[in-house]
Amino acid sequence: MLTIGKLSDAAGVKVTTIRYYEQIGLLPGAERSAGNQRLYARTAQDRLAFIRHARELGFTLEAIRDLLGLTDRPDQSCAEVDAIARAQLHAVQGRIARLKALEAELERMVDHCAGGTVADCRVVQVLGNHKHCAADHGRDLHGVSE
Amino acid sequence: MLTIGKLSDAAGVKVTTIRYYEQIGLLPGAERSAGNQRLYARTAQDRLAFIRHARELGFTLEAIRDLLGLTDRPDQSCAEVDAIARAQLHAVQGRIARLKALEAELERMVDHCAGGTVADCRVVQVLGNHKHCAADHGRDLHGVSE
DNA sequence: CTAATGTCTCTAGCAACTAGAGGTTCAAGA
DNA sequence: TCTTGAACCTCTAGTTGCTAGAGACATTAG
Repeated sequence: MLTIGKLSDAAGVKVTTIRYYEQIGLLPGAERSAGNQRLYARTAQDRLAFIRHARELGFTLEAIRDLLGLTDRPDQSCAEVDAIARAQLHAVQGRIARLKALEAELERMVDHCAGGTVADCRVVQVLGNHKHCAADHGRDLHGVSE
Repeated sequence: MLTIGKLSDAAGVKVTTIRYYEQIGLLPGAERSAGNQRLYARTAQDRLAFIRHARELGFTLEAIRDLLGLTDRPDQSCAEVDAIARAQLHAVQGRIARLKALEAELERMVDHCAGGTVADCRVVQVLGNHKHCAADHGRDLHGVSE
């Protein structure tokens, strides 16, 4: 049995984050010691590592919740798991594409800055006037964490 | 003079967002009509377009606040403006690099999924065991909006 | 004049945590 | 055994950049 601190070290997830995951139902409530402190079995470490890794790959907690639900029924077809992963891949690819457009425009802005005064600054001009702008940005909120 | 709704349409920024920008001090408080409704001059439209465009390029509101402060003093050197833009460029490039690593790993996962049961699913295996994973992900929070 | 639309303020909510207050429990050393 | 200090507990509030809703007032078209 691990205390929450040990589990935190073992899985590389902060103590507060573990409690948060429990609170939102991503981790089951832990056993408690006589003094009300959480005690975890090794399986908790695996589950937490799974969550952490999926977070690193940019899956939302909602997607992870679904994935965990699916891994709890290992006999099922993995089509759904696959679909979630593919959706995530597409999202990542979309974000890359948009970020590359932004990168190109930022580079253009920065490269054309002659180093004069703010009034003549290319960066300010581009930001202030959309006509100076080449890219047409799509719409998307929030990138991938960690 | 524009009402907030006209300004919203003109600048492509939602009414509630305009009020939010005023609240956090990004836009100055507007004039008011006899009935207490906000009235804006054309300059507000420019400022708002500037903010919107900078947001599209991924600048944080804090960075935009700095940029706006600098554009209010147009005689100064544009070195600071340049520095902010370059920092943003670097941030975007870093995010692209990390997303590409994620993309590669997601592709590997998805490509190796044989379509069997969840128990045998490559995706689940990779997520559950960090050793099956090639990339070493850096740490970073939050991508670029819109 | 009335009805519809626009606007006002204020509060609360979203993701995915993080930080802090104020108190309890545990493990180790004297 | 006592004491110190670290780790733990719960609860609340803060972060970013908005969005949504309630309930009330203003404006405008017909």
